Formats: sequence, C-alpha cells, structure tokens
Amino acid sequence: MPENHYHRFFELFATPLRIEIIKQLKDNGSMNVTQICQALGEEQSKVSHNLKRLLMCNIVRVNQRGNFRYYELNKDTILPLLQLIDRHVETWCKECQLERRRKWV
Amino acid sequence: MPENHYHRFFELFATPLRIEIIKQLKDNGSMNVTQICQALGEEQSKVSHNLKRLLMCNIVRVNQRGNFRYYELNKDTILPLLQLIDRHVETWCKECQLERRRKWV
DNA sequence: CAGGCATATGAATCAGAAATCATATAGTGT
DNA sequence: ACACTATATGATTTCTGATTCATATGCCTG
Repeated sequence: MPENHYHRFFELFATPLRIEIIKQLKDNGSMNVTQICQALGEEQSKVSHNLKRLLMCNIVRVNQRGNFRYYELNKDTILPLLQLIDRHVETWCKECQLERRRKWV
Repeated sequence: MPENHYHRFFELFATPLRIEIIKQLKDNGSMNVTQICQALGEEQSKVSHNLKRLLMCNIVRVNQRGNFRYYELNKDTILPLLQLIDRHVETWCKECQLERRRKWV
C-alpha cells in the first residue's frame, strides 16, 4: 500500500457496524454470517457487504464448512491495533468529544 | 471513549487530506497553518477544518506564537500506530486492492 | 434434479462527512 | 483606533460510502 493509501485502511474501522462485527469475532472466535446477524440484530446482506470489506484487507479470514462460511478475526495484527487505540484514548481522550456528535465545537 | 466509539477515532485517519497533514507534521515537526497549506497546496479553511478534527482527539497539539498557530503531531501514540499499520499492510495487503477503488471486487 | 437454506452480489437510494465559500475573530504593528 | 495578516467558523453544496432491496449463486438433502 503506498503511504498515501493509509486512509483506505483506517476507513475499514471507521464504521460502527464493522467495529461491532470485529468485536463479535474477537469475543466469539469464529462465527458464520447468520450468527453474526443474529448477535447484532442486523440484516444479512448488510453484514455480508461489510464482511467483504473486512476480508479484502485480511482483517478477517473466512473458511467454508458446507453451507456456512465461518469468519474469524486476524488477531495477530488487529488485537494489538485495538489495544493501541485503547491506550491512546485512555490517556488523551478522557473528556474528548468523540461520543457527542451534535457538533464538533 | 466507550468501546462502541472506536470508529470515531479511526474516522480521523480515514481521509487522504488528514493523512497528508499528519505526514507533514511527522516529517517537519511543527508547522503553522499557512505552512501546511503551502506544503500541500490546499486551501486554508479546508486545512483548518481538518486540523480541528485532529485536535479534538489529541492527535495533534497546537501552540500559539503571535499571530501563528503551530501544530505538531502527538508522536507518542500516533507514530507507533502508523508503524503497526505499516506492518499489517506489509504482511497482509501486498496485493490487496486498497488502491484501486473502482470496485471492491 | 428439485427445493431449501446460507451467503453473495448489483443497482438504487440515502446519509453523513468533506469541500467550499463567505465571513468572523484575534493578534500585531502603526 | 485602523489596517493587515493568520486562522477559525458557519452554512451550503458536493461526494462518497453505507444501506436497502431484489436477485443470484452455491451447497446440501431428499
């Protein structure tokens, strides 16, 4: 990835649904699409579309068993990444306005 | 930041301009707005708007000298973060389609 | 091979964030 | 106080990516 495409990578983590999917996989190991849908109360095609994005850059892997496709997190790189963010946020974003979205005042 | 706001953080790195700004600050240490604008050939208000987003979550800091506001990167957390991404990309995204945006096939 | 799941895909629409542009604020030197 | 520069802000428009919905593909079982 040329340096100027960093943002494409971060983009993958920049939506709530994909983050939720990642959390599910982090907690539960390996899940098929239906399981993810149920766990999140989200629609199948929506989840599939988003899994595709995650798959694209090896944030998740997939392996098929019969009719099902089991997705799992690429923990090697993703877990440390999330940890790093946690640390930053812990130290620097204590009262930062990440949550309140009304306006970026 | 509650866990479910991760994406707000990543969002900050998910645009080419902000990445360019970050790279400038990484390379040049401390720059005022005009310098950044010139370095990137971008418009002032555009840059200011984006710096604001970065400032919000301590990705950059600012300190004022006279009429100028000098921005610098919060290297402690941001550099390791970028490094981590580099590693992931190096290992996993060698021939992944991050750059070609036509379609996510 | 037919029927039924599980999942993927494509096209159209929708939403939200970035760019734009006009204007405001704030510091500086006279 | 005035003119000037540097930067910030707000409102509007523009774009891009996410959602939606309809449909396709693929596997499995009788």
